[in-house]
Amino acid sequence: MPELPEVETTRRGIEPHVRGRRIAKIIIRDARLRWPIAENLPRQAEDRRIIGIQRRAKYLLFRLEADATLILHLGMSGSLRLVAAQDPPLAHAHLDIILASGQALRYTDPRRFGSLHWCTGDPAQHHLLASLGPEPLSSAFHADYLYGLSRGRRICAKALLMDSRAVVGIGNIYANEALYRAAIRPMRSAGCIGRNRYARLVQAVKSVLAEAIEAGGTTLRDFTDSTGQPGYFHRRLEVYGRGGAACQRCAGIIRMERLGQRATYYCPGCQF
DNA sequence: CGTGGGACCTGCTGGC
DNA sequence: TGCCAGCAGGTCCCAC
Repeated sequence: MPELPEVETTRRGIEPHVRGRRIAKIIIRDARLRWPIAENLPRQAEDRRIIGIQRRAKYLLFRLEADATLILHLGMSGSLRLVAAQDPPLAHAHLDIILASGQALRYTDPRRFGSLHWCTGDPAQHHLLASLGPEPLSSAFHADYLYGLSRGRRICAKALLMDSRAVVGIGNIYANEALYRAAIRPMRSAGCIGRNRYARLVQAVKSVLAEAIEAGGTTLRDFTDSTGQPGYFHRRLEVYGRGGAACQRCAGIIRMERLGQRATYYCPGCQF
């Protein structure tokens, strides 16, 4: 479900309610996420104060006092909501982080592709985070970086954008949208795209993600922020989910093809 | 090494 | 109306 803008929307919604609060209790109703939640994780985290929440790629990092971090990934269908601790849990509410304030962060994830890890020391060294590429909205993600990385590569431009070692946070929706904005065909070989076009692509990635964060993310079926509100960026999607519809820029018809099992949308008229 | 495909899991949709 | 195949916002891991 969530790409970078949805994770960032969640982070921003939750942080003011969580920062400085103490974790009173962690309730695990179902530990069977992508990796089983460690049995002693609740005991390790309980009674620690939350210093703040950071985001790295699509991971939420709950920084705790005494140099510890809870690392949470929302997978495909995960969401995090602020609830009253006594609210009865609905289906798939696998996990509650109960705060001393009486509120709880409730993690719900039907497909169970998400994960929760305990980490001491520098979370950047954690095995899930250690080999991640730069943040797309940071200055480290720039035209020369992506251009250099792509030399000699045969993979599709879209696959490169979605490779977390190249750049993080870009999933299927925003990869499609950014390539459309940059007028690059998703299936074009990364190695035969010139520097100027990478400059345009980098700019497109940054603008799409920034606008999506501004809009509170994209709600296709069920994404909501931490208070249950949907995001509004789906209204501004130009190609994703629009197969057979008219391109807004030219007379072309948006086409859908599968690229590495993922639905890929592009305009054959203006992407080359 | 780079690349593509399968795997994990549940729920919803659309076609018959 | 009911059933079932196919598809879904992620990403790790394993062959080639």
